Amino acid sequence: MTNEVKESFTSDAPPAPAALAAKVRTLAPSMTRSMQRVAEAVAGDPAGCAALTVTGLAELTGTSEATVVRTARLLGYPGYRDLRLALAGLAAQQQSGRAPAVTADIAVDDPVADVVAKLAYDEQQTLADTAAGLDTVQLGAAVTALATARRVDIYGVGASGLVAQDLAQKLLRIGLIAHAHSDPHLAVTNAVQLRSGDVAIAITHSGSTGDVIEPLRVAFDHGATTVAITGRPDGPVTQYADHVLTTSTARESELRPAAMSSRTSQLLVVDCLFTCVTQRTYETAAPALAASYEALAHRHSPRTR
Amino acid sequence: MTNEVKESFTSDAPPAPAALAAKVRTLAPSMTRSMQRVAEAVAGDPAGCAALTVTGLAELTGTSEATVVRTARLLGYPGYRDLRLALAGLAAQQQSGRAPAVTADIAVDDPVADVVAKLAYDEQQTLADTAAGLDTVQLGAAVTALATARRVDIYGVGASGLVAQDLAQKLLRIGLIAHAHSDPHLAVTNAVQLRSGDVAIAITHSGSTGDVIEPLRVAFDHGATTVAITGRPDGPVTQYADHVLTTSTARESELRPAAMSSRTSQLLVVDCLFTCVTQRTYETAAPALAASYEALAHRHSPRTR
DNA sequence: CACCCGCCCGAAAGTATCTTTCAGGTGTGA
DNA sequence: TCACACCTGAAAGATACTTTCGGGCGGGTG
Repeated sequence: MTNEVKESFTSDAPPAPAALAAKVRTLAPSMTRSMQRVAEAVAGDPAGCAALTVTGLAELTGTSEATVVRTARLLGYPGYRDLRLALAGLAAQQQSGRAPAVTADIAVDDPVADVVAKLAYDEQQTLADTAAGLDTVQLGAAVTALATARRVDIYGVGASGLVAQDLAQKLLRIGLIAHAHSDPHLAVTNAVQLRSGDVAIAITHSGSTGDVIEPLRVAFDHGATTVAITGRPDGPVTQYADHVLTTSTARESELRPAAMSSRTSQLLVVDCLFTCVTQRTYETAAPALAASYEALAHRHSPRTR
Repeated sequence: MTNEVKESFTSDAPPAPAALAAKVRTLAPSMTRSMQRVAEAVAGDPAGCAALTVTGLAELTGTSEATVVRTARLLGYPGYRDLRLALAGLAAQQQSGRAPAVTADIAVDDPVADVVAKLAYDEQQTLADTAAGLDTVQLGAAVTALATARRVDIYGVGASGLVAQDLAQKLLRIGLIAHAHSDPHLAVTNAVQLRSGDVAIAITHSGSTGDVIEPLRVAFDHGATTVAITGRPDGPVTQYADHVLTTSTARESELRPAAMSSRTSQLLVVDCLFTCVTQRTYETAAPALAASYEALAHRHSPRTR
């Protein structure tokens, strides 16, 4: 997928974009010795030269400022200043060009910067996968149930427990009665209270976490609308789920536990649920959101700057 | 060859590469009106601005040269000259890169599928911004502190509280003694126990959440190594932080609360911390991870009915 | 071989651009 | 209302870039 610019490099074109190395080679024969040294340095290390001032580059190449400027002119720029800008652009381009190392697995001896890049890339990938795999019909159905729910109970343990709490926090903000349960016993005890018109949501990556399935089953048996957010749409949990929202499952490794990407995926689903419910109940949700925002403002110290 | 005195006027921030748009958003709140105008112009049209001189950009934004230089400084560059170079690089990058893929804000009447796509895209963007803006030196320092920590306390309230818990859960899994505090009183009471060799981490998007700053201050005063994960690197919280990890700030709107993207950003930072610490303490972390994984396996019901 | 001519080359003067200083103005809190 | 802090731009000051100009090197010629 290369899209090349059609700047002719032979004629007196406006500032050249990235075909600089080629231009240097083309024009080299018509250059004097000193100018060739400058051109060579520029073509060899664009990034390094971009950091240098005229004087710096002159010293580096053992020439004078005048020669540097002359070279810049010959290459088609109005002066050194513009050559330098082009150089910076070129450097940035070939900098971003080499980044395929990202796809590799995270190694024990990866430098910090690589870890950051790889993790970010992975989570981006997870998001894309999740969005692509999310069934909007199921999502819409879940949203409808939530929008009219009398009460919402959310079950999740471990890492999924945090996602459950996140969803509960959000739903509370728009005026819904939502509660997240991490304690399996309490969850079941509460599930008994649910009835038709209520919503129960189970969040489990494996789809087979008994502590989460059990309360969902109880809620299901009591007539509540049940939703499962899971990475295993064929897992046991879906038996008791009216609507199933599938999260993506990324490859994992020792330094990249499954909990990481499953959490990312679950959160996206949760955000989608929340946003859609907010849309659906906008009349009541908007003021509630504004109010909660306002209430929080006072918890921040006024000294901002 | 060049002997330049290194003026470290703030602390971190070597010239930023391409995380400029993100940086502008992050620092916008701490900018004055005029500087915001300049920053906006720069972020909006990097290529155009790269072609302008100080005077030109000052005229374009209706400000003065001094303000332009001040803005460049705030963005982390030694002066306008360097900002301009970075701008040229950025322009070249997004020229060769893909289309800007502008995303409209989420509307009240967007269909479900659109909401999913927009949210996914937004969170991906947030991840990219965060990764680009993350100071790997600060991150490395924080990792070093964590890897040798006797004890780790993590403070966070509200949405950030969940992130704090996530980090605590993860660190516990690799054998560290970590605890997340959501209760400000208990947090302070515990912070008193910290001393040199311990690590305290405060997570707050606004950077000015008193409930989180206070325990960090106490920990700081008692000699613990302190880390702040915040979207406002100039906020009050950083006063008591030995290391600051900056999360990105995405634009927000009514249907896209700040809590959403800040959480995504914070989680990436947390994942980076965790992964790097795991690397650093691989000898002890790997068996611990394996053990916790093993322990959880029994909580799943492989036998489906 | 010596001389002349052209042209490359760098030092230094000249100019544009960037940076700093400083005083006026504006909004904010008491 | 006043005082204060802080933003803001004009102008001076510093730096980086460009131009000029004369020396010097090489090649061709007598």
